Amino acid sequence: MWPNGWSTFIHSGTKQLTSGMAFPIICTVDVVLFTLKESALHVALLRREHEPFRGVLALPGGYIHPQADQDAESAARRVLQSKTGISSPYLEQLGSFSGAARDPRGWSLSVSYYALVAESLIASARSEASSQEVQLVPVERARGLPFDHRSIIEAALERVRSKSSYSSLPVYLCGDSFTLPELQAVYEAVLGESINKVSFRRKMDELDMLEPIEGAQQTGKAHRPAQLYRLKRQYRKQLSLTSRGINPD
Amino acid sequence: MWPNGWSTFIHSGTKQLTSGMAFPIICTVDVVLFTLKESALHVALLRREHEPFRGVLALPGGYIHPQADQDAESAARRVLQSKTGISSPYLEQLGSFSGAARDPRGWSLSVSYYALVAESLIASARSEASSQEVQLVPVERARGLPFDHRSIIEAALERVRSKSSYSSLPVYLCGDSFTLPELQAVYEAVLGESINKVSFRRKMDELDMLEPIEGAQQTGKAHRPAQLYRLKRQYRKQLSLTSRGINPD
DNA sequence: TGAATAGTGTCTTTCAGACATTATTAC
DNA sequence: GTAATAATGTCTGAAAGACACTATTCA
Repeated sequence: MWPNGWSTFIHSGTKQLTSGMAFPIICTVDVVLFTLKESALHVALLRREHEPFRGVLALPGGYIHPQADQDAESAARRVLQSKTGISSPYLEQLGSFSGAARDPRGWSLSVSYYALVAESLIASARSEASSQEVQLVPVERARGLPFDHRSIIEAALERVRSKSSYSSLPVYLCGDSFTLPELQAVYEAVLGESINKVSFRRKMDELDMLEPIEGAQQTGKAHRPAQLYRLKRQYRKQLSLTSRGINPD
Repeated sequence: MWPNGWSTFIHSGTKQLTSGMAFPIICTVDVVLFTLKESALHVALLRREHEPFRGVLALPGGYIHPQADQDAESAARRVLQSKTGISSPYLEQLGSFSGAARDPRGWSLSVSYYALVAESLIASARSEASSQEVQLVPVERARGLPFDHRSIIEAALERVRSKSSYSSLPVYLCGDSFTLPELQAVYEAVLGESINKVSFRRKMDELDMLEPIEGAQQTGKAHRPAQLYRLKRQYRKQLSLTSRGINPD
């Protein structure tokens, strides 16, 4: 099954550790950071500081550091923090992308994550971070990226859309407080479809994760003011799921 | 942020490849292979041939071989085939499990997959495979496993259950032909809930992925014989999704 | 014929979408 | 008052679950 001479290598557990050095696997993490800007989903990209593809826009990513990182998720948080200055309240593993072809340096494995943050969080992080500025690019325009970063973005997009249809995921794209019409617009932007207002409110009510902020209303508009809401405390770091989904209008 | 002397290591892209050899990441694949035996979900386990945990039951797994494997999924297929003799028609990435603590040999990363096969496929594979015999253990009794294999199984179980509620996933646990009552029993075993017969048949009809086998009926029982079905050709290697899920009775 | 399960028809309940109505603000 | 949108009440249609009834086999 294998070319001659490989069988020992392949079937020996202990030899792998030594032989492995001759054929190292490049282990990295990449983060697809989504935010909503002008009612459209954007991804955060950075110009690469090193070869390969130096100077090209790419997903924030970096090597896993076994000495420093407890696990891959810690590595993703560290990379995101150090390269963009952002600590995302929501970060979830998307999956791993691997193979001999995806990186010119050799066989590589990227454990990829996706994050959702409010645009305000990015703006404030930018000024603090010592590194270069984060580029926010509309998802559909994030093309021509190095490696398989476009595939990773597409997988993340699919996951976010699918998860948004039956969970509270999109609230992470909002700030601390928001009105129901605003939140509905966020869901619509993510799902790319309009949602029935009554159904949407029924779902939000059923999810039971929002609480009105007493006495706080969005004012200044030439119409009835909207009640401001926030996530209930117990959901600040956690998703809430609906049993039957949030459907298009 | 990092212990002294690490910063160069951490921020240098090119140095990683060389320094990496001193702190190699152990890259493996593991497969959670599910089958249905006596109306209960079972996982396939094997006694480990090498240290650590030699002789202990564990998930089929092994090192990624950059020279031989095109990507991690190929590695998973190779490992599954070589260790159990099984080529699963359905194999999907579950996620990656990583960290300094999960393997006594050091910082490790397991890209994990799950597979669903009919029990008959395992039986026939057993006789062909030159390796040791696969142990089928009821999922709830697969405990005391090495590494974080129990967590991997639980994640796989959750995925299979969730996916079964809105897709044709469980048909991979059936043989080539089956009756609708049999298929319903499979869904019920996976989901752990009874399903309304009429609704179930409506769903299967809506999925439009089964075709009756002309003139073939399950006979020999003291009651009306049941029509035998098989997957339509176009679905043999592919899942079918329902819009609204398969719900408990 | 009776027991057992397959397969189907149909009523009821539940839930999502449509639509209308009231509420509240700025101007 | 008027325009604009928030918020809510209610009707309708679609889909799921409950239940009953018919069909077909073996003993």
